[in-house]
Amino acid sequence: MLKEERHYHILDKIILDGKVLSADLSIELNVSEDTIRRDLNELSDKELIKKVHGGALPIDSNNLSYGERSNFNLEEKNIIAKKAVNLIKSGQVIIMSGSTTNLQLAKIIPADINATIYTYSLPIALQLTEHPSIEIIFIGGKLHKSAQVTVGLDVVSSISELRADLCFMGIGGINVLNGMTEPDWEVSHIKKCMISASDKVIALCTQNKVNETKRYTVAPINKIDTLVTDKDPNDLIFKDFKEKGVKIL
Amino acid sequence: MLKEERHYHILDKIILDGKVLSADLSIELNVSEDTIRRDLNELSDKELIKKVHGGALPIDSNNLSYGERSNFNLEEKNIIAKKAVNLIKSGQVIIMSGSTTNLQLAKIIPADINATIYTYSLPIALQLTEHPSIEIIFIGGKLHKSAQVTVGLDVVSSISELRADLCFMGIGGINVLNGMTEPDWEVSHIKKCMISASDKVIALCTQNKVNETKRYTVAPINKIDTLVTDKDPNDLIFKDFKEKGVKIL
DNA sequence: TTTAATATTGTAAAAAAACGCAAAATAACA
DNA sequence: TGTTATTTTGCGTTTTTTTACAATATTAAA
Repeated sequence: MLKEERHYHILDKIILDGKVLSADLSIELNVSEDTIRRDLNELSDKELIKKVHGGALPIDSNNLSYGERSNFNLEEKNIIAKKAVNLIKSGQVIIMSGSTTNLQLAKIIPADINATIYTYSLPIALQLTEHPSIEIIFIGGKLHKSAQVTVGLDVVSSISELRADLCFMGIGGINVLNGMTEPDWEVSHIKKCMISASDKVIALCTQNKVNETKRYTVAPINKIDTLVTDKDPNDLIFKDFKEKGVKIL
Repeated sequence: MLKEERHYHILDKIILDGKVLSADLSIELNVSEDTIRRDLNELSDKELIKKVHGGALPIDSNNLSYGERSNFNLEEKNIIAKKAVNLIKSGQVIIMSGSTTNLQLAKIIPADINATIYTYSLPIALQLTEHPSIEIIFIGGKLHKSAQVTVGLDVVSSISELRADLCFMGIGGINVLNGMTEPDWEVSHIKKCMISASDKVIALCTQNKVNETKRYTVAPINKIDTLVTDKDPNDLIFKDFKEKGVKIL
C-alpha cells in the first residue's frame, strides 16, 4: 500500500470515527507504529489532523466548509439559494425537487440546521450526506439517467403519502395566467404531488423562467407562497405575481 | 506497444483500481520501470494523475466518497467483479447490495447488456447512470450518510415486493457453519429480504471474509448459489463450501 | 510515584527516483 | 535513398525516500 493511500485512509477514518489510534492503524494498514507516527506527523504538518498522544483527532472546521463554499459562486442560482436558505428552520420537514438551484441550496444549509429532507435527486442526496445533522429520505423509483432523478409511479405514490412543511421547487416556467408549467409530463405530475403534500410552496426561479410557459400545467399561481428570484423583488416584472398574493424574495 | 497506448492503459487502470504501482506496470506493459516513471511524470505534468512514491493515484481522490477512496482491497475486488460480470445476461432483473465490490462490478458491465438493476446504494446508482441501456430502480428510504445507502423499513418492504433473477451481494463474513453474517442488524435484515426475493444468490467475497463470523445471521450457506472470490476456486479453503453445493468462481 | 504505553532519535537496509548516457526506433528532410 | 535530427527506451550509478528496529526519553494513568 502506498504512503498516500495510508494518508487518505487515515483522513477518512478520522472523519468517520472522530479519532484514530496509532496502534489500531498499525495493525489495520500492516505497517509499524513508527510509520504510522510519521504519517500522522506529515498530516499534522499539513494541518489536516491534530496529532495527540496515542493517535490523532480531526481539526475542527465546522464553519470552514460552509464559509468556503458560500464565498465561491456568485451566479444567479447561488443568489437564489442564499435567499432561500433563510427559509429553512430546524425541525421542519422539507421536500426538494431535482433542480440545480436546489443542489446549490443543499450545499449551503448551515451545519446547525436540523431538518428532514425528502428528495428524489441523486446529486442532492449525495450532497446532503455531507451535512452533519440533516435527515435524508430518498424517494425511490425508476432512475432517469441524464437528470439523475427518480421518476414514475413509485415516486408519485411515495410523495402522496407524506406531509411536509416546506417544498422547494425548481420550475420549468412560470406565468400569472398559466401558473407553474413543466416541459415533462412525469415531472409535472410529481410536482403536483409535492405541492399537495406541502404546507408551503417555495418556487426557485431564475429571471429567464418568468413569463415562460411549458407544455404541462403543474399548479395555478396562487398555490405558490413564495417566489425566490435572483432579481430585485421590486422589479415591475413581479407586480402581477404580488397581486395574486405571491411573496417575492 | 506505443507510448500513448501505455498512457491510456495507465489511466484506465488508475480509474478502475484507484491506484497503480510502477513495478506492476513495468511487468504488465513489458517495459522498464524507468519508462513507467517517465510515463507517470508526463501524465502527472498534464495533471491527469497524482504521482507518488511507488506509483500514482487518481487526481480527484478528494471528492470521492469514503468507500471509494479508503479501499485497499480494490484489486481483489476488481478480480471478483470481472468474474461476476459474466453472470449478467440481458433481460435479467438484478438486485445489488451496497458494497464496493458491487460498485466495481457496476463500472464494468458491458454496454450491450440490457438488464434491470435494483439498488439502494447512491454511488452504485450514480455509476449505473453512465450505462447506456441498464434500467435502474432506486430503492428509497432513509439515507445512511457515511455508507451512502438507504436503510430502514421502507427498503425492506420495497425489496419484499419485488422478484429478481439474480442478486449480487457483498458480505460481512461467511463460514460454513454460520452461513452469511453481517455486523449491522439493519443490513442483515435487508439482505435477508434480498435473498428471498431472488432466484439466485451470488455472494461476492474477498478472501479475508472467508471463515469470518459477524454478529447477525443473514442466511445459511445453502442459500448461496455461487460464491465469487478473488482466489483460485480450487483452493482448499473452499472445499467445505463446495460440499454444501455452493459453486465457487 | 511507579509503571506501562507512547514518542523520539539515530541507524541501517531496502525500495524507488533521478540522472546521465548510449542504443534503438522513429521522424524529417535533402 | 541515405543522412541527420528527434524521440523513446534501457542500463548503471547516485541520491532520495521509505521503512523497521533498537535504544532512550517522555507522557499518561493507576
